Amino acid sequence: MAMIETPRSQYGQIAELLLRRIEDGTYPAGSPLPSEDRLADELGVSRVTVNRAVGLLRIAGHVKVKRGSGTLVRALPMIHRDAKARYAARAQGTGAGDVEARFHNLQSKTVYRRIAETPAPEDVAETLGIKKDQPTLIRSRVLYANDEPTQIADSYIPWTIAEKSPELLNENAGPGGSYERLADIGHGPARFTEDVTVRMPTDEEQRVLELEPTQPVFQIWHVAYDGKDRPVEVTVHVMPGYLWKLRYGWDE
Amino acid sequence: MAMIETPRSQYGQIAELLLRRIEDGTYPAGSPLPSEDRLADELGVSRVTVNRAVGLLRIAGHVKVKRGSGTLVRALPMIHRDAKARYAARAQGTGAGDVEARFHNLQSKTVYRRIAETPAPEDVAETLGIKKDQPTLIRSRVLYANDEPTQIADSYIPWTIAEKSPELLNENAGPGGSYERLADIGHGPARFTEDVTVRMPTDEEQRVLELEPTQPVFQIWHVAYDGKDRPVEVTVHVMPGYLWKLRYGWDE
DNA sequence: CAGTGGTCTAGACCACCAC
DNA sequence: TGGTGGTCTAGACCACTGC
Repeated sequence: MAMIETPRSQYGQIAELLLRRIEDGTYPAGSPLPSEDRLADELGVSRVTVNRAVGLLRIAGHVKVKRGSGTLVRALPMIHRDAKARYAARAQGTGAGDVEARFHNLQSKTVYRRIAETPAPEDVAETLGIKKDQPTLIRSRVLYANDEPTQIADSYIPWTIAEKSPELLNENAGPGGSYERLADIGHGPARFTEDVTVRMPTDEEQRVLELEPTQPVFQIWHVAYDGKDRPVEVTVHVMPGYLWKLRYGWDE
Repeated sequence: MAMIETPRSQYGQIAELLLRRIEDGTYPAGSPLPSEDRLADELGVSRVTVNRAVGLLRIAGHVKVKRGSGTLVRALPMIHRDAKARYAARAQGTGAGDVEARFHNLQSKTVYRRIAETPAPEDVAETLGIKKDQPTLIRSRVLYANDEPTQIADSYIPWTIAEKSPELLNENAGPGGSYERLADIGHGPARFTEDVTVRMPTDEEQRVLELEPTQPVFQIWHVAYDGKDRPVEVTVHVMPGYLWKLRYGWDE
């Protein structure tokens, strides 16, 4: 990371200094950084410059600001998500998305925000091969690890399919989860695709995921196809970029 | 994106305003934004505030600053990368990584930076199951589309394998590319994994990819295993986040 | 040389938090 | 109420570009 010694900006160098101190334990995980005023004094620069340096650390997810209180060093470790393995585990009855959390010995929590019939947004409709605003079942939830939000997951199922399995309207869709319910009614997923992008969070995502306008998020556009290759479910995952490592694998 | 009407920061609102103007064609792709001084005048704010607003657009990749000259609206469209398809195409003789570029009618270019024997970095060594600093063949290249850098790709092959196929030392490794050469010597790739992360670019990546310190990059840690499930190649792809959509798919 | 963005400062006011 | 970070300003100096 460190280079020969370009005439770097002060805020860039200060960010590096603070990062070194985080990594060598001067500022341990979970502890607060010194206040920006104090750092400005110590380093002989204005607070604006310190603020900008801290901004770099925030973008990268190294620290998290508690408004009015202070700036804390990130506590959560990076979470691994193995696309294939997680759905395999799910098929064996493991609950939704706490596969990853358990692996890391984190306490997992899922909060459902909304389970209801809703008109399909345009992009979802296109993926599902139905018309915009045709009815779908939405299952929208937020996942937490150690009480910190780790992802938003919004699933959409065409209503003509979903209505055949009333259990899909429950938070707990029963043994094996919603994919097993789809299997019950002859639409068990046989093939998946995921499109991964990075982007800046929307205002809502900033609020829910406790992110800042400058912190990039992963978006995973997950599509499940049944045995006749008909798209039967779309799930949009939005997750803080610094928090996740996504694993994919294939043969041949 | 837009919400009820939170008391948003000025720079945030200005960023939204500028983005609207980009999207509605007021500032077309490839054209310059008005200077920050002019915008500050027009909007009745200080230049620092405009600078900060433009900073948000830069992070998201909507504009690109030409130092000393001006700020341009991004011209390149998003590039799709289908992990499975690209290696399939490669096996049929298509050159390295211009699969995606061709799809988008972009002019593609590959510049090799280094093809040489080199000691394995620690993380590469760990993946390849060899010891740190044991010799590997590195093939390091930068890919461009329409003369803009789109990715850095550094491939490592254990030297004990690579030395059996001298063509791997050529920029053009022959028909079918380097994977065919590995097949020639009994190490044809049979299985792949990719680990995807987002992070901030290093100084070198900023320079090569013409990025700014705040623009996130995708890192793809690509590993090829031969028929005996021995790791025979690691490729690290680093690419501007705003530029790519990564597609993965699997059955069952 | 003039125009552009990059950075820095000192000072200010605000919203939010904990006490 | 005092401490924290969020934001804004006016003014300044710099490096780089293109003429």
